[in-house]
Parts: sequence; structure tokens; C-alpha cells
Amino acid sequence: MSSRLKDVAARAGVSVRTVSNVVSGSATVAAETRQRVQEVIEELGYRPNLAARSLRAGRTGIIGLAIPELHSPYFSELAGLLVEEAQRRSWTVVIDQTRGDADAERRLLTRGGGRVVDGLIISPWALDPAELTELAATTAPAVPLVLLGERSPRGTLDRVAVDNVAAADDATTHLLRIGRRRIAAIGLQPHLQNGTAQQRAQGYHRALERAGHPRPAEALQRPVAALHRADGARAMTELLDGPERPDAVFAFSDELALGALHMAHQRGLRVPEDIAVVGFDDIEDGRYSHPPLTTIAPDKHQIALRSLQCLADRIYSPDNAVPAQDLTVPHRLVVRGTA
Amino acid sequence: MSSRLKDVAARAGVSVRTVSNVVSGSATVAAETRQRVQEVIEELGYRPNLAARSLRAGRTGIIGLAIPELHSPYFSELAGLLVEEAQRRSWTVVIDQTRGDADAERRLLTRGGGRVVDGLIISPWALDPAELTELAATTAPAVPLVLLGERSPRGTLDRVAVDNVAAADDATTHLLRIGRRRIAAIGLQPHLQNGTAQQRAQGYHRALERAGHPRPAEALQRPVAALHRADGARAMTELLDGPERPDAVFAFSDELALGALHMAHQRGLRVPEDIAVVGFDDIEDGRYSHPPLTTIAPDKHQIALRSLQCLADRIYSPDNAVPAQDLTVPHRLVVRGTA
DNA sequence: ATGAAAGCGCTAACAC
DNA sequence: GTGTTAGCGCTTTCAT
Repeated sequence: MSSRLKDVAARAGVSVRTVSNVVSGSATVAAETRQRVQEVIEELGYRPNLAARSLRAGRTGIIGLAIPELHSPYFSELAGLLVEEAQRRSWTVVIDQTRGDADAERRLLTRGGGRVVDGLIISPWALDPAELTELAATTAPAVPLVLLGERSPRGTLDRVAVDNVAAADDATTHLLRIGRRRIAAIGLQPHLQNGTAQQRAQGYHRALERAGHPRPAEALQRPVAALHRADGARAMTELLDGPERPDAVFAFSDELALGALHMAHQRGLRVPEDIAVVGFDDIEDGRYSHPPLTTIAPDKHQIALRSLQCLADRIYSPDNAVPAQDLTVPHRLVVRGTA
Repeated sequence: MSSRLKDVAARAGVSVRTVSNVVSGSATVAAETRQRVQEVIEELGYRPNLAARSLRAGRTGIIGLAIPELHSPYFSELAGLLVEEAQRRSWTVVIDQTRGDADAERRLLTRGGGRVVDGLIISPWALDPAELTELAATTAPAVPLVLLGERSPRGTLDRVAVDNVAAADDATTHLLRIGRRRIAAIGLQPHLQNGTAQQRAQGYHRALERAGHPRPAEALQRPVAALHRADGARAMTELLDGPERPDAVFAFSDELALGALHMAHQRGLRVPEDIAVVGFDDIEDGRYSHPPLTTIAPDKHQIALRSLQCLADRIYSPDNAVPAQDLTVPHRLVVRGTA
């Protein structure tokens, strides 16, 4: 059987109050008493019951991280950073996978499972930003919330993201600068209410336009079902079999880019000579592909840091005193071998 | 302010008992009463307080997953499967990263942080299996525990893993079968008390021996500091610059293999003609490398499924009535392009 | 079928 | 500096 505060108190011949003080270090305890209590704690193997503490404190010390899928390198790298940084703040992280399922996202926002987490960092995928904001607003009591990537209408919710338009512009501009003319885009997701893909598409068009290019043919803009390597490979096949063979591809994620790269090799094309490729995310795999992937690198560390900071502000502030923030983290173009 | 059971009861004109019954669905409630209570729950946006429920039940519904690092594809793929499967059992998963730090592993085993999780699935990395078992045995109250990979002495703890010796044997035998003679191994970790690497080395030697090969030169067995791509690349450099250039490499993880593959390309070698490569883990990236990676595929889905089943048995069984299990999950050799 | 009340383990307000 | 105790929100035994 596990021991409680009361057991320790009895055995040490003090009150629970004193033991509690020793454990939390909150009040001053006589050195001798503290010593004795410590020994009994060791002896009995006492561990505080966190459920009781949470009930008392009205907080659990647990925050949620909701992402589409953990096996995707971008998200697992980000999750790793978040877990590490959260630990530093004495928070525990529970991870939920939404799998691009709108209902899963809805459930999380409305605390379907009950009041476990003190706050939630969510990377919405399937949910329309408007509905998302609406849900967050009508859920009582409100969950402290930080959005990753998606922007809520009129900035009502905290949000952390890179400037997707500028980043996509940078990628496309780089391809133009190295002399490419028929630049394809892979990664539109017309079936989802996903602002991120739209913003990247916008940056792509903006760069082309500024360079005086005509709007690219529809055939050069490939939609995808998901953002995995397989989707990138499929899109690349369509491009290579299409009416106008591109001399460069801007993929909206590194996974898509790596899939495209794979397909280029399969078809016997040389990269970057025959076709250049730029990705987005700077995942570890891209550094070791053949050739290494040129990509847009969002500052993931900043994303982790600032979203936690944001969440902390909201959790510890007296109800909603803090205005919603829209934080843009830096990104940079990393030129490697594919473009 | 958030509403409690009491508030719902007052507003619906019933007792808390009745509301509790409606929420949990445990006892029979008159249809009319249930209806009314439901409405009030909706109206007030009532959500059960999980801390209170946990305190009462003596369980949190949260299990821990402790892995060396989340950003490593093998672990993130496995974590994704575990989270998904846990959800099906109404468990929430908190993830801890041990970063190959022995102290971090110790802390988790002795419930350093207090009594949060109902059970723990841990993939030990730095801790000696003997110490691990010792710690688990002396910690009171015991945490229900499932080991991933490492075996505890005399099978005192539940454990789920592939047959590492047989799998490494399969990989090496495949290289022999396709005519390779100077087969190197990358992935020994002499600085760690890590049984997994030792077992894979053992399988490698067993296959060579059975084929009548002399014991490979030390120079062909490359130790690594970690299991990342960079370590694989470094080991490959050493091999290519070494006294005896290998015609094949068996890497103890896919990440190592991909790093080695990268380096082979850098040096202008053809794969598999000049040098063949076999990995271990079957991570997604290996399917899209150039050429696609031949590897040993552990059945990750089984690992997730069975470790959770194991944990459930231990959590729900009256104290330690269940004998410790040592479960071996299937693996298979997946021949793709590199060997 | 429903109500009243005890108690899960902890913290902190209130005593001394 | 330390003891006593109420109460966090829930489930469940006992009573009706």
C-alpha cells in the first residue's frame, strides 16, 4: 500500500501540516524537524498524490499538444522540442493526434474528455478557422489555447507561426534566381479549410508575379490529399506526365519534396540539373537525402518556446487580462543540393 | 466560473447522486429525470473534473511513455501508434524524453515526479538492465511497468521486443546470400549498457560464423555515439578510409543506414553495386531514399498493441497476480534497393 | 429511483 | 514553528 502525508506525519511524530511544508518547501521548518521528516519520507517511499494536489490547486500541471500526426517528422521534431521545453517549466505534455479529423479537433476544443489539461497547443488541420474560433469562444470555461499555424479571424486567439507568404515567396524567388522558369507547386489542399497551404500558394504566386511571370498553368499547381512522401511522389508523376514539364518544384513540405525527389530519381532525372526541388520544414531527413534538400527552415525552437510562453501567460493571468497575440517566428532559406 | 456536479443538481432539482449517475451511466435513472439533467448539463457546459475523479478512483487514466527521443523516426512512429491505441482504451499518454540520460530513466522508474501515471512503458537506453530491475523492485508502491527492447535479468519485468539476434542474423545472411564477403557492422554502443546493440552484434556474428566466415576484423565493426544519421555518416567515413574497405554494411538502425548511404553517395560510390546497405527499423524515410533502403521491419503495430495489453493486465490485475511476460513480436526482412 | 453524507490526499486559512 | 481542520469535486455506501 502506498503511504500518504498522514502516514509520514504519524511516523515522524509531527502534523501533516509540517510534512506538507517540508515537501513543498513553502514555509520555514526547523532544521531538525525537517531532517526527521525527510528520513521518514525516504523510509516510507512517500510520493505526493498528484490527483489530490491538482484537485486542491485547481490545476493539473498538464498541457495538451494536439497535432495531426506524430509520425510526421515535422511534428515529431516540434513535439520533442515542446516536451523538452515544457519539462523545464514543470509541465507534463499529453499528446493527441487529430489525424486531420475535424471531429477530433472539435472534441479537443470543447474539452470533450473533461477538464484534464491546463491549456492546449493545437495545430488545426481540418477545422475552418472561423468554426474553431467560434468553438473556443463558446466553450465554458474557456481552455487557454494557442494555435500553431492557423490564424483565427480578427486575431481573437493566440497564434504562433512563420510568415508563410513571405517564406513561400523566398523559396520561389530562389528558384527564379537560379534561372528556373517553369516552376511547379505541390501541396495545395483544396479539400481542407487550411489556411497554411493557401498562404504558401499566395507567396508562390506573389514571387512569380513580381518577377513578371504569367500566372502558372493549372497543371503546374498540384493538389495533394495529404502531406506525406507518397503524395509528393504522386504529384511529381503527374507533373512529369503532364502537358508542361516543369524545371523546378516548390513543395509545401519536406515530406512532399522528398517524395517528389524520389520520383525524379525513379524517372532517371538529374536533380537539380533537370529539375530543381525546394521543400519546407527543414526536417532532419532532408539533410541526408541525395542530394541534400534545399528548404525553408522555420525556427522550430522559437515556435516551441513562444507557444509555451504564450500559454503560460494565458494560464497564469487573471481571466483573459492578456490580449491575444499573433507571433511570427523567423524562417530562413537553407540552400543545399536540390536547388 | 466552471460548474460542478452540485450546480447541475441544484438547477435540475435533483441530488448530486442522480447527476453523477447520468454522467457515468452507471445506475438506472428515470428517462424523464435523465432528460432534464442532460439539458442542464448542456446549458451549464458542465465537464467532469478529472482530478477529483482520479483522486476518488485512485487512478488517473494516464499512462507514461518514456523514450530516448521523440524526434527519432522510429520512436515517433511507435509513439504515434501507441497514442492511437491508448486512445482506444480511453487512456491518455504523456511522453517523456530520457535523451539517453541514466538519471532521467531512474527518476521515471522511481516516480520522481509523484504519482501521476497509472503505468509506464519505457524504452531504456542508458540504464543497465540489472539496475533497472532493482529500481523497479524497490520502488514502493510499484509502478506497473513494461519494458521495450531491454530484457530484465531473469525475466522479472514485462517486456516486448523483436528477436534482435535472429533479426540481425537475417540481415547479415541476406548480405551473404547476395555474395558479399567483407560485411561491416555499424551501431555498437560500448559506452552504454545497451543489450539491444549487443544482441544485434551477436546475430551478425552468428550469421558470419554459420557461413564459415572468420570473425570480422575490428576495423569492420564501428561503434557509434548515438543512432542518428550523422553517426552513420561518420562510421561510413571511417570504414571507407579504413584498412579494409567493406562491400556491405549492416547498420543497427535505419537512421544510421541512411547516414551511411548519404556518405557513400558523397564519396561517389554506387549503391548497391560498390557497397550494399541493410538497416533496421523500417522507418518511413527508408522507403523513399535513393535507392530505397533494404531493412529489417519490426512489427511496430504489434509492439504498440501488446505492450498496452501487457500494461493493462498489470494495472487491472489484483497486485502482481500476473506473471511477468516476455513477448517477442515478429519481424521481417524487407528487400528494397540497397542490398 | 433518489437523497444524504463520508472520504479519496492534499493545501492553506486559522489558531496557538 | 507547528497543530487542527475545512474543503477542492467526485463516487459510492447506506438509507429511504
